[in-house]
Amino acid sequence: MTQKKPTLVSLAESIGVSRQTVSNALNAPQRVKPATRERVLKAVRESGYRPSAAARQLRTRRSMDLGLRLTPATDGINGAVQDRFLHALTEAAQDAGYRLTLYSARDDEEEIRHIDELLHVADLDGFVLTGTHAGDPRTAWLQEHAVPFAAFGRPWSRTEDPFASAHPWVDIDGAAGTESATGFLLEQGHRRIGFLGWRPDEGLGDDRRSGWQRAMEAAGIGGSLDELSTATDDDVAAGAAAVEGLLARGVTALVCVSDSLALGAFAQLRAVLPAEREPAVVGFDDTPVAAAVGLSSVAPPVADAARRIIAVLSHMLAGRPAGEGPQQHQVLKPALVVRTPYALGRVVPRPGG
Amino acid sequence: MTQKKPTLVSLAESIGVSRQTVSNALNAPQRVKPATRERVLKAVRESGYRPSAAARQLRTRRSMDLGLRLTPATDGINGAVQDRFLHALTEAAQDAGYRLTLYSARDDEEEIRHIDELLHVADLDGFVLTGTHAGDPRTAWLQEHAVPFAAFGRPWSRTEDPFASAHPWVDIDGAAGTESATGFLLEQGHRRIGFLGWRPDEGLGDDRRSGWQRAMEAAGIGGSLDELSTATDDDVAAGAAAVEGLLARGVTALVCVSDSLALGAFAQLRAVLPAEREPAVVGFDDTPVAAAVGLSSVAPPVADAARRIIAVLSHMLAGRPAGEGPQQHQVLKPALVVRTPYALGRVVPRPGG
DNA sequence: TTGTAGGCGTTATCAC
DNA sequence: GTGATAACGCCTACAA
Repeated sequence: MTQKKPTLVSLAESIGVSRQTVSNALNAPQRVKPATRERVLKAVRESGYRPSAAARQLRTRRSMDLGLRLTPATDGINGAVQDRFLHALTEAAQDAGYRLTLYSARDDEEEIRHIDELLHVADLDGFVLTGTHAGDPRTAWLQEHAVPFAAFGRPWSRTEDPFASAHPWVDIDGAAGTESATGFLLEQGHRRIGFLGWRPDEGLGDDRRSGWQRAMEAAGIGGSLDELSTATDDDVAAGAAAVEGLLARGVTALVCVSDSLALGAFAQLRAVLPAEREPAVVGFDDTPVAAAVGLSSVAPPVADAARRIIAVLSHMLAGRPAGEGPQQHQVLKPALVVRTPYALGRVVPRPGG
Repeated sequence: MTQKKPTLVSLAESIGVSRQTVSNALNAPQRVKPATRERVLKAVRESGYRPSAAARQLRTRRSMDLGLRLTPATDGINGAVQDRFLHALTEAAQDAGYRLTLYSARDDEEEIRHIDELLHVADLDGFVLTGTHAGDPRTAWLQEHAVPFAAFGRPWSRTEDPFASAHPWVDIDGAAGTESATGFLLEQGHRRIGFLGWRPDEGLGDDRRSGWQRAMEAAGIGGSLDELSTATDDDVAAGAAAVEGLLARGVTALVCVSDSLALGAFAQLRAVLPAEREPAVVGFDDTPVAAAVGLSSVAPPVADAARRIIAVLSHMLAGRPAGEGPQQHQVLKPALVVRTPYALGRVVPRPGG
């Protein structure tokens, strides 16, 4: 069926040219006479010849391979974001002619060791970083070693301007997301809209909180913001537990920093509120849980982000100047997905969600 | 900081031996005098030398790289299984000295094309197949081309014995899972326990159904099984919609083929049942949704499966006889995770789930 | 025990 | 426009 793999030499012999001409026909078509080029390309097609990546890599020092760390999804709910990202990234890389190699690491230091290893042994061309945070040792290391990379997530430094960062990154505009979520609740007539955030914060949660704050201030309700906002751990139970305090402070609707918290809060509200009052809660990340349960949520365009990351990275790897390709720093606007509550104790036959 | 990458030659020169000796010290230590070996290894450590995968691959025709298709997670809920599997697989492969390369494909044919491509250009050593089904063209193709692979999922053929299959596979014992789920409900005093399954079935759902059937028959309730069982699409809404009919037939508890269906059914039961009757529903796959909502579910040991798959595959790739390594065909028992319903309209402050 | 020679498949360089 | 020559870094013989 499929022949033994042909090589440049075997192919060249079979059509009576030198192996160089075959290589040229493939890599520098203009340097070879149209007639012979056709002859070569035809033979290439017919033989199903594919250049060996290893040999090419040995010669060119480029592996056409990118690295990505698979982070242990602590929370299965939010892990879904990584899943979607990974998918889009795989496809985008594939389309751009790159392969994607995975590695897993428990912390940043271990990741650095893996990157170092992969760089040495497999000659990876570049890396995609996720979950960047203030004082990230990985970006420092990569820059120091002149390793090409792009990050999903802006550099969350409090002192430096992320848009001045030396490395490209793509991020989601969390503030814009919560701002539109808050706006949506305002439109529905809510005034005392609370914010449920993360306790140990590293920038990302602050960003989301600021969108809520902005919307509230724009609506002239900026006075008592601290009163309307709480921070907790990121899980369902914590979300439920936070509800009581917020209700006591007159909160009638809630913008949450994550779907886990939103789900917890929603369930709890459902339990304590009178049946005719549908809880008004918006989550963040638009995870499958939100979809399953009928929870409104802010949907970050992760797939788009993945594609853009590959775009910047491959542009950089092609050796093109940073100035003329895709933007080095991109902030993507999320979309608000509005749903009618479902699967929470009320009969809603076959909703369209 | 880090020097320019040393090579066998540069290293050999620096300590005054031939490059061969270095190679031997590394690959065949017994062939080199302890004294020199030590000297070489010391130099290796100090220089941070790592053999180049490309060069080695070119010579040995082994890439130490495995391929895995990333399937588009149709249902975000069940996609979580793939996520966990991928994780464990990455780690296991890493530990076994293999790298993992991802590719994405929309269907089996496209996957075959990708495999073919990767085989030619990147010389992948083997593949991990997921989602096998009856008449799977991929297994046929791989066998025909003598490509090493292991599958997550048994060959779902109706005619042939999966345990006679020529390729190794690891699978979850779905029947055992639903059987224990049914047993659990029987212990709680339920008799008319329904089964909610998939409509277009390709073996996997049948397997799960058979466990329920077995348990019911063992309990002497085998008479009206058809009446107690339904099949639908795999989504939350379908699960909810199926409830009415089952209730009409006197069902008091439900074993479901997936968490999506279980969630839908649960919510619907919650709505129509009197408040003091907690719905008795068990799902399958133990997804984050089940955890978040407090739904009992059958938990497949995916991480374990991943490790075993790498074990068989690397055993095979090491050229060891199939007889003496890990079992070629393994069926893994899932565990039942029992939860108290949560997040569904009742106040359960801080449950331990 | 150690060293020498050759080649894996490709591309860069430089003659012709 | 085309083809010879020389690497890239490694490993597997075989010779010393």
